[in-house]
Order: sequence, then C-alpha cells, then structure tokens
Amino acid sequence: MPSESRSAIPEDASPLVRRLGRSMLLTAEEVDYLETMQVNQASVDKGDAFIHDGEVMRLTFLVRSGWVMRYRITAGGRRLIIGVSLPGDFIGLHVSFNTSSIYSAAALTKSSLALIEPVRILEIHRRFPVLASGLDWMTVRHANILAEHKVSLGARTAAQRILHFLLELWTRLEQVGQASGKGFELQLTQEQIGDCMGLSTVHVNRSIGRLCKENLMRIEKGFVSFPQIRRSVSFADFDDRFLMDFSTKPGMPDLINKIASN
Amino acid sequence: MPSESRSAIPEDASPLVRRLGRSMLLTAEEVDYLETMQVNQASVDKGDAFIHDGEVMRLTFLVRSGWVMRYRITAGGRRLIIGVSLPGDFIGLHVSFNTSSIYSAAALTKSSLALIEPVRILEIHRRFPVLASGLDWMTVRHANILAEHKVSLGARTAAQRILHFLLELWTRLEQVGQASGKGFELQLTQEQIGDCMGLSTVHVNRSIGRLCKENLMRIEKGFVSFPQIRRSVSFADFDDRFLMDFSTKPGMPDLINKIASN
DNA sequence: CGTATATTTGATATCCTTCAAGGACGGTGG
DNA sequence: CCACCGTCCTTGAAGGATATCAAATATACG
Repeated sequence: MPSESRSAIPEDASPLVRRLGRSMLLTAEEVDYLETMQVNQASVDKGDAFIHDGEVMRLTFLVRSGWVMRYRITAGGRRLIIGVSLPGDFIGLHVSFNTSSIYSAAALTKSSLALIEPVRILEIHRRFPVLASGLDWMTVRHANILAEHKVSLGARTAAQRILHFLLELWTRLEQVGQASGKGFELQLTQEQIGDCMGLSTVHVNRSIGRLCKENLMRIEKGFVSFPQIRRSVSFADFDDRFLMDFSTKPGMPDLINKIASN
Repeated sequence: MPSESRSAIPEDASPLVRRLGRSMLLTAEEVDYLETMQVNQASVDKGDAFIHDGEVMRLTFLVRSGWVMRYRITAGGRRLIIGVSLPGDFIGLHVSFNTSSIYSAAALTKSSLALIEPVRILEIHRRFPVLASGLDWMTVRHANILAEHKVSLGARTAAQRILHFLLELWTRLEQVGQASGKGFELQLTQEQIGDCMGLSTVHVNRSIGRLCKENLMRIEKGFVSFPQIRRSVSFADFDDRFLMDFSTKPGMPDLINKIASN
C-alpha cells in the first residue's frame, strides 16, 4: 500500500486541507497556500446571519468550524434552507464577480469562518492546477447535493427525506473527521430540518418518531445514530455516490460501508 | 455605448459561444477554440437516453440543439427530472474523472450534442483563463438553478412551481436566442413537468388549467406565453437573479423586463 | 428557578395523489 | 381519405400524506 507516499497532512490541518488531502496528493507548497489563504478569520455567533439576500458578495467564505445554513425567504414568508455548510465547505466559491447574493447565510452553531479574497481562488487556478481541480470538484459536489435534495423533495416520503438527509450529514461530517462510526451530534432543530426538507415541524417530529420506533435511527440528547445501518440506507434509498470525493484513483470503497465499520 | 467594441460574434455561432459572448469579451482565438472543441458531434433521437445512471462518464456533453433531461429513477420506481439542459448547456462539465454517473440523460426532442474530451476543459483552464471563468460560472449557475428548484419544491404551491419553471425556461431560452418576448415552444409533456416539479400529472394539468383561467399564462399548440408578465412574475415569486449571466460589468438590466419588452 | 426555546401530541383542513376513464390530437397504413 | 392506434390531455371521485392550528410537555439557558 503506497498510501504513505502522499505528502503528510499535519495533525492540525484545516478541514479544507483534510478534505482535499483525502483524495489527492498535496505538495507542501499547496498545503501551505491553502492554510495561508485562511488566515483572515471571523467568528459568528449561533443564529447570526453573515450573508444577506440581495447584498453584494465581496468575499468567499470557508467554514472552518461549526455548522452554517444557506437559506431563502420566499415572498410568502416561508424559509427554505438551501443547504447546510459544514467545516471544509466553501460558500460563494466562484463569486469572483460583484454579483448580489441570491441567498442568506447564518450560523447554526458558533462558527469560525475564513474570509477569502476572490482573487485567491483565481490565483489557485493559475498556480495550482491540481488544487483548482479539487475546488472545481467541490462546486460539482455542491451541485450534486442540491440535485439529491431535489430528488428527495420531489420523490421521497417525509420519513425517507429526513433519514436520507441525516445519512448525508453523517457521511459529510465523517469526511472531515467530525463524526465516527457511532453517529454524530446533530446541530439542527426539527424546525430547521423541516425547512431544509420542505416539511412542517410537526410532520418532521412525527416522522422522526416513526423512524425511531422502527429502529431506523436513534437520537439521544442530540446524538444521532443508526442501529441498523443497512436497513436505514435501504429505507432512505441512500446512495452515497453523490458525496464521493474527487479521486483520480478508481476503487474508492463505499463511504457508508467504510464509516459504519469504524 | 461601447458595446460594439466587443469582438464580433459570428451569426452562425454555437449557442455556447453566443451564451459566453453575451457577457464577456471573447478573442477570435477563444471563439475558435470553443467552436473547434465542438466538432465531434452526435445526434440523439427524441426519447433516447445517452447517459445511464451508474455507467462511467468518459465525455463531457454540450447541447447544441434540442432539449435534454437529466433524471433519476428512485428505488420506489419514481422518475425525477433533475433538470432540463438547453442549447449551450454542458452536461458533466467537470467530470474529468472516471466517476460513474449519478443520473441518466435522455433527449426530450431530437437533439445534437457535442462530445467533448474532458481534457479540453482542463486545457481551457490552462490556456484561456477568461473562458475558464465563464465555464466555472456555468457550473455555479447550474447549482443556482438546482437551488431554485429546491426552493420551489420545498416552499411553493403547485401552480407557483409550474409557472416559476416555465418562466425559467423562457428566460434561459431567450439567453441563447431560442425564445422571443412573445413566448416559447414548450418541449415538455405535462407528465415531464410533473416529474420535474415533484407533482403528479393530474395535478399539473389542473394547476395549468387554473393558471390559464387566471390569465397568468397561456398555452396554444405547445406555445407558451405570459399575457400579463408582471402578474405572472409576482404570482410565481420569480426572481431572475439566479439565471444571471457571468458579468464583469455591473448594471446588467433585469432579464425578464428586457425580454418582455421585445 | 424562571423564561425562552424546542419537542410532542391531538384534531381538523387542505393539497395533492391515485385510480379510472373519456376525449383530443397526430401519425400511419390500408 | 378514412380508420386505427398511440400518446397526451382532461375530468371525476376517493383516499392519503402533509399542513395548520392549538396546547401541553420537556429541555436548555441565564
């Protein structure tokens, strides 16, 4: 196994470096650039919005720690959560353009964000083609998640949607070292889950109740786990390919199988 | 108005060049590269699938003419249309990797596709940074459309969703010169609209009926129009910012207003 | 310990789906 | 030219999934 030949990723590497390092060989120079890029940081308190629908985007954000939601308020006054951004995720990656934001973003937990000049992203494309591919892949993956959510909202039942979403979060958290095979700490209220999956709070509650009774999931003090992962994956129609890392080498193992066996 | 200073886009330019030329200044060399990239073409008959869920993607596709749908069949046997690809749209733009496709694609009308070696995309990034930004933007725009669909499925009524979707198609078609201020030729059955918006065929039919009765849209022999565009936009909560072109210059006019005044 | 926030539960209303079948339209072949 | 056939559109009736309204309980927080 030549997996040791990849350049060492430091223990204290940022989630971004950890994420990219999972699937590509990074040079010391690349790692250094990525870390230096994140020096300018901001802390955001739980509940605080830091991107406002309609305002011009001047920066790219990178979540370093905490959970963030991107959302929209419709004319009818309903909130819909477009997606949840976890450590290692960019927000507004390719906004090297003075466009006004078409969504808002707020911290779901106290979070730390790196504030990145859009110019840096362009520089990566010029100087580090390998990294650039990695960033492009992150944008594609972002779209994949949205597509999967569309499938969920359009063609899955409430219980399936919720379970699918939780399995997605589990997988994504594991990819940045924030979840184990046991499960993960859920940083969302049932109302937020509903806003994300297009369901009312009440219905989310009842559906979760049913899922727990069926032993398709468990939740204790905010810690979510899946006692019978195979059944859960099957019930939710969860196919983890949409969360695949960028990878030049074939034969990466199935994510869920790998995680569950930890 | 220095709009004449941009290098001339030939009359017979491909939809891709037309699209990119709308918002950025292209050199003759860039235009040439983009056109040459599309020499390898394939024709697909209405109804035929050319990407199959699970199969390895070896090419990037570019729609030159016709309408294409990307879709998924869930475990429950339901089809969900992830999106409709129109002339000038890429399918699998950043799949320079031997990943298996997570969706299928089929022609909604007889279509012409350019088959592009993924290596060409990398080459664009190396040789034509301006074009590369344009392509990255197309990926972002693609994600924007998915996000908007998620908002529709999650927070809009059936009638709003349908009208919103039709306004989207109109705007996108106009961007590649395939629709006028009058309206456009709809190449979707009501069943396909339903599969795209997460609605049953029957409900699509009734909702369209209501929309027509309310004069929020009109449909005659497949030609869709909006007699009172303001009311339609307002009813559907349609904000065209999610379809904005890549643009370095500020102050592009609102799309819908511009189109409707043709 | 008290207040705000989040979860849970019940009852009712609505949107949407499903099932079923009739009608319109366009294409094709005799 | 017309009969036939497939596909799409349309309409009716009934059932199910989910929303809404309302209130009680639990949990977190200062």
